[in-house]
Amino acid sequence: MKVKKIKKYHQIQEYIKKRIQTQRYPPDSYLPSENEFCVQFGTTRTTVRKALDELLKEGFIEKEHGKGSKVLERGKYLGLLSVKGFSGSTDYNVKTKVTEEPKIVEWDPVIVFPLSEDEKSSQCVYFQRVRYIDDKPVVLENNWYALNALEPIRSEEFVEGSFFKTLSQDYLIEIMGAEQEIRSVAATKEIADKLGVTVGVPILHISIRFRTSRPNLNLYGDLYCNTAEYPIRNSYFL
Amino acid sequence: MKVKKIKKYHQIQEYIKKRIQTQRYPPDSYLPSENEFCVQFGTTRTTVRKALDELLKEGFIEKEHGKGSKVLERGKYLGLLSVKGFSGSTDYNVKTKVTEEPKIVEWDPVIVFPLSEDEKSSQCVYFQRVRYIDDKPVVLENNWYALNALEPIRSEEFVEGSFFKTLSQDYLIEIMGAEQEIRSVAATKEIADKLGVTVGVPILHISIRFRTSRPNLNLYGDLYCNTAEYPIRNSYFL
DNA sequence: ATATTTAACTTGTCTGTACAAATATATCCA
DNA sequence: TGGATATATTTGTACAGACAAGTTAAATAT
Repeated sequence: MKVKKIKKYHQIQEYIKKRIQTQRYPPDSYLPSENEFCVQFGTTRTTVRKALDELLKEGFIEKEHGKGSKVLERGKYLGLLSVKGFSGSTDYNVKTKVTEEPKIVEWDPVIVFPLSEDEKSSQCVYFQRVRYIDDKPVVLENNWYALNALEPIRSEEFVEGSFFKTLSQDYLIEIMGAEQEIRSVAATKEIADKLGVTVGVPILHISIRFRTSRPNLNLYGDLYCNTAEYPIRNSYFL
Repeated sequence: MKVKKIKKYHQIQEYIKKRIQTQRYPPDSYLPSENEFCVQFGTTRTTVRKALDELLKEGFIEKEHGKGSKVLERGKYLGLLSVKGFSGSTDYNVKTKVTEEPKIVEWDPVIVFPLSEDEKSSQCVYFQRVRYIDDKPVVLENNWYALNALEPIRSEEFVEGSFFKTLSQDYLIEIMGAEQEIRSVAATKEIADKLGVTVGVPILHISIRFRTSRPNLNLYGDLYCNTAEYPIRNSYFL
């Protein structure tokens, strides 16, 4: 019989994370001080700091020497195509239009990643969005996930129009990682129409599988980006 | 008068890092145990563990419960286009050919990132490489860096043919982070020739600025990838 | 009223200790 | 010889306390 050892720092970590996700510690606010957490959980600073360290690595907070730990806007920023890159950009006027409402369909063979048995045996939820920058369509995004892992979510329920924010705040599901495949392709008729370009122009094609904190739930994405005017940018630090 | 406080854990961290870079702790070997480091540096496990934690975050080691800390192959793996993705790939037969030997030239205007005053006032070192997979050219790569920050390095001196490995092992320079810009473009005549494709096919164009541990040294890259057969893959975990 | 100093509070570094959990090795028994 | 068992080693978690260093706000002096 395997008994899962409960780690104190992990409990504290999850407690704080949940309160951030549910906005009880809202973005830009400061968490209670380390000493306050010590009293609250009846532990020492070593353990509280370990928990905060984990949240730091996960991108939920940042620390300011002498001031405190500040809650960051989103749970995390992702590698290449940060979700934030679209929904959270302030430089440009970004809008998102849902062009296909979430609906139950069969799996699409364009998904390049192998599906698990669990996923194959389930139907899937599909929806399509187009991202506009300054009222010009720039990204066409298809998304899928297994119906047996997560109910369909109506686009009107999206928190601030963002699917990922909805997952985090309403379902407490976090993105744990992702795999991507990137290609350069020529625009097909459908893509050309939706992005307002001519057939054949070079388009950036990105296939993504997001891993989530819910064990059975993967999110699959298929993105077509017109990079002529707005290249995809990202940066990372080690 | 500002006195820089020497942090013990940072000293230990740099000591171990240097020995990894110079192969005195070779890849796949195990570091001395935490207790041995305690004796060596006259400190406690808390401090030694802090140092190892930093090296873990930097990607130099991995820890194995009950066994020890193992030295990893490369200092770090990078975001999108890991350098490792080319030099360290085992699935395919990857070869690199230097098509333009490192030479001193003026800065090329194709670099999309703004240069610092220091860099602008200096000449720069340029070289070009082509990556082959199974004897087919797949990636054309241009590189630049400021001459006043780093001497020209002859391609024959590259450690295992890798420029980045040379930086790490011979110059103790590490990549600290990078910014990238990605576009989909049509192949020009020059690119088409070098990659053995026809003019106009979609090509992945990536501009990179690498930040290094040497304050004045940035490495600039301009890559053209034929993704028709080999898409760019990457994954990340949070 | 303004500038300076002080005090209180925060996070950062470090010491020292103890036990748990995972791994590897040696020992003993069948 | 083979398999279980004990033992030593190594990393993981946690406790308790001390002082350093950065920030903020109150108290003080000019």
